[in-house]
Amino acid sequence: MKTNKTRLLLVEDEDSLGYLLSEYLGMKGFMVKWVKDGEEALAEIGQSTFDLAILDVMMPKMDGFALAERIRLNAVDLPFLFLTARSLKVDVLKGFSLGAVDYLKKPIDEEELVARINAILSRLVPKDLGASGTSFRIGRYELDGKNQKLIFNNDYRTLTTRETELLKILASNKNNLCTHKNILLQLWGDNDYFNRKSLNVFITRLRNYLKADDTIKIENVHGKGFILRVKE
Amino acid sequence: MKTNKTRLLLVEDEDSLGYLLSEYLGMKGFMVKWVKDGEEALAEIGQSTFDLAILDVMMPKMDGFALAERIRLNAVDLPFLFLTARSLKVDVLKGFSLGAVDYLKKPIDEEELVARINAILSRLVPKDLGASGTSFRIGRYELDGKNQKLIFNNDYRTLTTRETELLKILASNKNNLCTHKNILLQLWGDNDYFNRKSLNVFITRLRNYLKADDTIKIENVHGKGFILRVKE
DNA sequence: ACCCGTCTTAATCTTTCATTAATCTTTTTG
DNA sequence: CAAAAAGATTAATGAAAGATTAAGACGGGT
Repeated sequence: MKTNKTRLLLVEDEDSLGYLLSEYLGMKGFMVKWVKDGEEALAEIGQSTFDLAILDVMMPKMDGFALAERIRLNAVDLPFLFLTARSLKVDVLKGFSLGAVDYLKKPIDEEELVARINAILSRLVPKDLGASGTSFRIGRYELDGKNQKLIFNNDYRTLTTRETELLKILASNKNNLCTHKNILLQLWGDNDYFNRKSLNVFITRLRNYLKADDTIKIENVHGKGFILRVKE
Repeated sequence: MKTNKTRLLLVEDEDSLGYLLSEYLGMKGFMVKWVKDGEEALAEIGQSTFDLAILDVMMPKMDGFALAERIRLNAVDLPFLFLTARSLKVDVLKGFSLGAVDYLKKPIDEEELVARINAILSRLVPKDLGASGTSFRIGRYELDGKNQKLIFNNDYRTLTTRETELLKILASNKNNLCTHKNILLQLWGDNDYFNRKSLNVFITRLRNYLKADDTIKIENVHGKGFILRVKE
């Protein structure tokens, strides 16, 4: 269920800081999802939409910078800011060059963090309720979720609502299986024989729309679901 | 005539820092106007338009905070950021509560400043407002919102209030979806079956008025709303 | 009271889109 | 390898949304 609260994604491996911030931000009226590494973060981004991501730079497995790059690929217009103990100038510049909207040095003052988050959000284009606009890069295509446009080579095609929603699900789980069940529950809220048939029709249509770039395809996993595969 | 350079207003009483920054920013391709106090700053704002103001907090006569308040009164949507040696938490919060887009603590690193300026500018809501704030360019047409005139080729047509308001909404969200709901709430304050029908009638009328330029059109997104599309 | 310009309502026609159906192809499994 | 299940593809259908045109209502100004 959607609320009109601002949704924040906090990616912080340290337990103490992560807990402190998620509690504090929650108390300040934000909806906070706290995850502890980049993989989880990407999974979350695939599943739901956020207004802003807060990324720790120093993390095991995938650092904040690498994560930011992946975010740019998956959810083109999700703004993000960095938290870091590393205040080396070169890092600050790298952060901004990746498209960060802010770069905060630890120790973090929670009140200042809230002030900065609000400053950032107030500068964002006000989003229509319900139509939270996320864009996705899909090979040489770009999906403009807000305007329901599939852009290719300076040209575009307007998608229907269902087509858009389906492609958004696939694109946000790029190279990962989306089960029938999951898709059907998200799009139809139900999972029966007929919806399943309907899904097939939409898959065919999307394949058709996407055929100009042969580095991407929608694969079927028999009896399981679909994968939007993109060769990098 | 306007240039396409970003125009910065730097308000800094210290000679050495002011000189350093204005030189550096100028070198980086910005158009910089450096003034040394709030009075001068307000005079400049009255005379020309800026994209961003950079305010020192500690200044004689009028401090940065007071200046920011005056700026909000004069040029409502001029974004500003603070430079300051005072990094007291209460000051930082005050800065943001005044509407600052950023708050930088001295010593300033010039490269970081540039990175932050660019981050801010890239996140600004692109406003298609003309000089007056009520004038819009729509392909080869021009909408004079104040006088409710739609100008084309030295000729014009007077629009009704509703027509003007609707076209203003569409024009200020050029190439972006305006949902039914949004439009209806803005124009009718309500969203029911009949208003929706009424909206269709106005859309038809606007399409008719705008048909002389085929690089623009009002697109429908089924079940969602309308987009004023302008080919570049 | 009566225009006149403006907005709303109504009536009618057109288009769009999700669904269903029908048919063909591929994959799995015994 | 053959039958059954799952998937792919194309086309048909009907309901809802949108477009268009015309007629009615409303309100300010003279």
